[in-house]
Order: sequence, then C-alpha cells, then structure tokens
Amino acid sequence: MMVESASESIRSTPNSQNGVGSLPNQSDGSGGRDVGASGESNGELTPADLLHFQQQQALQVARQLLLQQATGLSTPSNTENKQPSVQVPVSVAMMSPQMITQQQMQQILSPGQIQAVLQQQQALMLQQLQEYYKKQQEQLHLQLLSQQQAGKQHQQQPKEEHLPRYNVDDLCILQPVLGNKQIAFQQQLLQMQQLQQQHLLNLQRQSMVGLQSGQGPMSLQNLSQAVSPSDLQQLLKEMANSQEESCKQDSVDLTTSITTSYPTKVSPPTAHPSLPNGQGALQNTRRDSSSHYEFTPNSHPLYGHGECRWPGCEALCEDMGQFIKHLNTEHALDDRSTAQCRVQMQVVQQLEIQLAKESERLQAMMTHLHMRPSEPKPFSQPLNLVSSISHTKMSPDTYPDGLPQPPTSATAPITPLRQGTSVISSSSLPSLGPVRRRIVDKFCTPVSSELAQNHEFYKNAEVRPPFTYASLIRQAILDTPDRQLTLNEIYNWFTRMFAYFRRNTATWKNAVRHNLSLHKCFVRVENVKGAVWTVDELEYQKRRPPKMTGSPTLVKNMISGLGYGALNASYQAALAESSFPLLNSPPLLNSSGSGLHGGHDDVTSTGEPGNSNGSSPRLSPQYSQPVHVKEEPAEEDVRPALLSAPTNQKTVLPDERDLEPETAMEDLP
DNA sequence: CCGCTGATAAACATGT
DNA sequence: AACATGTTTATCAGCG
Repeated sequence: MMVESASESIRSTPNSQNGVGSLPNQSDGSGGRDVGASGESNGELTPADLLHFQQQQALQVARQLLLQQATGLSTPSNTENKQPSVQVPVSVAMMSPQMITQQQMQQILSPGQIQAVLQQQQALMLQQLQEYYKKQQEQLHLQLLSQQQAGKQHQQQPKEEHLPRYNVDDLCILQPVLGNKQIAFQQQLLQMQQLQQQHLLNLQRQSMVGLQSGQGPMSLQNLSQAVSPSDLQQLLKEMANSQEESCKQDSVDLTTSITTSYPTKVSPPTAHPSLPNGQGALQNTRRDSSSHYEFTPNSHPLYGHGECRWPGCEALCEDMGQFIKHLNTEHALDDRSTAQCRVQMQVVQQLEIQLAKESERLQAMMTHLHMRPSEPKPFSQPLNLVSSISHTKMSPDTYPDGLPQPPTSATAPITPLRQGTSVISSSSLPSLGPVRRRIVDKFCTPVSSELAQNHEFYKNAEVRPPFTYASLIRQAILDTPDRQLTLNEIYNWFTRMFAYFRRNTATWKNAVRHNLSLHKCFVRVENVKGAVWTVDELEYQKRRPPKMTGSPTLVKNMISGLGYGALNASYQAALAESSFPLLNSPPLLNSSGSGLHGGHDDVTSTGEPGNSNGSSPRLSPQYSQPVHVKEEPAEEDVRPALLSAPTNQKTVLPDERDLEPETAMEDLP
C-alpha cells in the first residue's frame, strides 16, 4: 500500500538516476555554511535512524516468523522461497511519508555533514548491529532449544494449550510446537541469520563507501552510493514484499493482537471466529503488546468517555459490556479492521520514531546550534507523553538494550515545535528536502507569526522554512521600514533569517529572482540608486487561494480517513506543549505575542514592530518612477496606489482582516 | 486527467 | 570577461 508510493516517490525524484541530483553548488561566496554546519547533519534519515528502524523491524520480523511458525501459517517451502524478500526489514511506516529521496538528502545534508555522520556513525552502527544480531541469534537459538525440548515433552498436547503470550525477550519460553514446525522454524532461523548477515553486509558496504570517500567533501556520487536511492528503493521493495508476505499470513494476528487485547479475563466474548488454521490458541500469544494491555475489566484502551476509541469509530457505548459487544460486532476481524490496524501500527511506529528522533536531535541541536543554553528544554516531557501511547503497543522489547540510541552527533533538522501542524508537516512526516511543495504553506501559518515564533530556530537550524519564496520575499520586504528592498537586501534577509539559505545560494537566489519577476505582487521600482522591490499587497492577497482548510495530507488522512484524531491530537498536544520558549519571537519580530492564535494578517504583525511603524512612510519620492509593470489583464490603476507604502500598509490592513479569515491568514499558497 | 501553483533549472538579456 | 540583476521558458511535483 504505502510502500508503493514510497518507492514511487523515490523513483520520481528528478535526477535521482544519475546520482548527482541538483545539489546546488556550495561554492557560493556568500554566507557560507558556517552555522551549524559542523558536526550535525540535517538528514531526515540518518544511518542511525536506519539502524534503529531496522532493529525494530528485525525484531518484528523475528516475532512474526516465530508466530507464523507457531501457528503453522507458514510452511517450510514458502519460507524458503520468500527468503530473499525478507532480507532487509525496513519499516514501512518509515518509508512512506518521511522517506527521503536522494535529492532531499543532498539538499539536507552538506557533503561534509554526510561524511562526518557516516564516519562517526557507521562504525558505531556496525558494531551495534553486530552486537544486536548476535544477541538476537542467541535468543533465537535459546528459543529453538527450548522449543525443541518442550516439543518433546508436549508433543501430545492439544494446540489450545500452548503459547501463552510472549514477547521477544520471552521467546525462550515459547511453548512447544509440532515437530514438523520445528524444521520450519529452523529454516526461519537460518533465514533470520542470513537476513542479518545481508543486512550487515549492506551496512558494511555503505560504511566502506562512506569511509573511503574521506577526502574532502563527499562527492554527490559518493553520497548517492552511501545512501543510494536505488538501494533504498530496493530495501523498500524488499521490505514491502516481506511485509506483504507476513501480512498475508499475519493479518489475522495483527488484528487480533489488538482486538483481543481486552482482558481475556473479562470475557473473551465471542472470542474470535475460529481461525483458518485453527490457531485460536494463538490469539493471546501475540507478544509484547498484549502483555501491556493488562487493563482492568472496566478499562480498555479502545474505550473511553463512553465511546469506542477505535480509529474512526467513536460509537457510543454506555458501559464496558456494551463496548465489548460493539467491539466484537463492529470491529471484528475483517479487512477493514485489519487495514486499520496496520495503519495504526504504522502511525504508531511513525510517531514513535519521529518523536524519539526529533527530540533527540532537538537536544543535540540546542547544544550545538548556539541556542541559549540556559533555556529550559521541555522536550522530554511531552515526548514521554506520546511515547507512552505508542509504547503500549511497541513494547520496550522492540528496542534492544544493547543498542544505544542513535548518537546525537547525527543531529538533523527538526521543526519548530510550535503548532502541531507545522511540526508534522515541515520536516517530519511528509517528506522534506527538495520537496517542491511546501506543504506547510497550506497550514495557515502566516510567515510573520511563524517567523516570530521560530525566528531563532530558523536562524540557527538549517531547516527549510515552510514558506513559499513569494511569501518570504514579501516578508522580507515588509520587514523593512520602507517596504522596499534591493535584490541584494532580499538575499541578505534570507541568509540572515534562515540558516537554510546560507547554502545552496545559487538555487534559491535564482528562485528569488524568478519569483520577483514572475509574481505580479512584486513590483520593481527604480530609484536613484538602482532598483528596489516592493510588494503590491493587494496583488499578493489576490493570488492567495481562498481556501485554506489546511492540514497536511498525512494528518488529514490520519484524521479523516482512518480516524486517528485522538492519537494525532495527543501527538499534537504533546508537541504543542513542548513549544520552546526559546523559539518564541525575539524582539526583532514582535508579533508573536499571540502568534499561536491563528495569526492572521502577518502584515500587521511583522509590518510595524514599533520601529518601522510609520517611521519611514516616505518612499514616494523613490517610487516616483516605477518602471516595470508586469503585464496583467486589468486594474493597473489600483496597484500603484497600493504599492506597499508604509502608510498604505496601514490602510490596507483593515481590508485584510475583512477578507475572509482564511485569506487573511495568508501564506498558504 | 486537467489545471493551477510552486520549486528548480537554465537560457538569455542587460547593465556595471 | 565576470558578475549581478531581471526576464522568460521549461519541467516537474503536489494538489484539488
């Protein structure tokens, strides 16, 4: 499902084939990449992240294999055949929305950063991974042994008796399975080992590349080798296949793992429809997650405030009994439930990973990016809040203890945690990097307000600001008392305000010029010294689409499509709670005060932070000779008058408010 | 599928 | 010639 789109997105990335991409020259004399360019990486997907993911996936696969084995769902033959497809587990959840393309990677990471990250981490990764796999193999062996032994002892036992719930750490207590299944299991064990070896090989290969290219900034080709899109794609495909396979056989289990999670003590009501292969006994065996669902008869994770918490359900249930009934009727084992479960799993995984990653990076960034060290760092708290949610399903087992979290040195860009929306969109979930479309733009996030809030953040972190060039240019211009800037001044504003624009200058400068020329809202005015650019506010507002129900596609899907409102809400709430004080607007852009509020007209906010305020209303003299008038159908007359003269600004503003709120919100192309 | 918008790249013109 | 500044065209991606 999502797999397809994931690989698709990779494939579709322009330039991804030649491996060179468009990473614009870094050799621009301006600005340089001084800020935060050392040490930290902006990678959305660092090697460590991959490792982290793969660890989880490996465990999951192991679990599934074991389970399949135990349930007899998989036959020796098909396990053999599918071996190649199980090779490298990579979370599907990871790959879909946040999977980055090579180009993205290139944009996000400077060669130096990548090199540093690779060098620092891959060695560590290998070591960790080897340890991890070693442990895993030991576990599996143990398990196998105990299984064999148990098998001898309990060969006669009816299926229903075996397999109490277990988790990865408890695999060794796996109850006996029938003899022939042991063979299959052994094969799967073998398979696991092969998988691990291949995985290690892959990593080693990547590591080699990374280390070899240790001369000077890593070339793009090296980069593409290190994180080759095709490799990734391959991984994804493999993963997709393996996931598909396991899902086919495991779908029942997936569903039951949650739906059956209610206390078996309470009343395994209608129980589950007898499973195809007669594995009813396995319903409770589903590992870790179920073991975490030891709620009391009167509480159920899927039941709260008198309603069903099943994603997208919200059916009212007066009491637990009714709810249980509802659960078993409305959310029985069917395609829909299964699909929802899968999605939920992905969502959880996604959030889990994202949060862990982001918070960690945030910590690192705070210390490395010259942020005020004294500022409190409330990230851990909300993080726990959220992770507690996901951990209910993702048992700690999922994280092998032998494996420390990804090194913080691999810091990556994070998004300002202010408004949940912005967080989710800008760099997190829905792909980042060369994303050509600033999803966040649709978020009703006025530039000024966003900037005011996260000024420091954008200034220091090389995170792509979630605004269009046009809105940024406008902001730059409106930020000045005169409401006019030369091209160069606009450049300077960009580099001053956004760390992101301190690199790839050729690209974005071109984009800026392009935008200035293209959009009617930018008016070039020649004055004595040359030419300055101004904003035709009316024109600008005009081109703003009237809609704006903005919410990132992903979130939207999560909420509307599958009804993940609750989870998402938690997530967002947590994120919102974590809004950094230090990201709040510095005096420079004083509009923040109530920035969160939905900030509408950023013009007001940014417009006159006191200083600019009417201070330099003039500009008329200079504007006397507007030269370029971009061809446009009508109303030429109006514009000149509106040319962002500070004074006019004032007059225009009220209009903005009168505009539909949405429109006034601006900044959502 | 189509049209729109935005990002990116690039060719080209012009001025300094 | 090199560079900055503008303009224009083309292509691609995401979205409604």
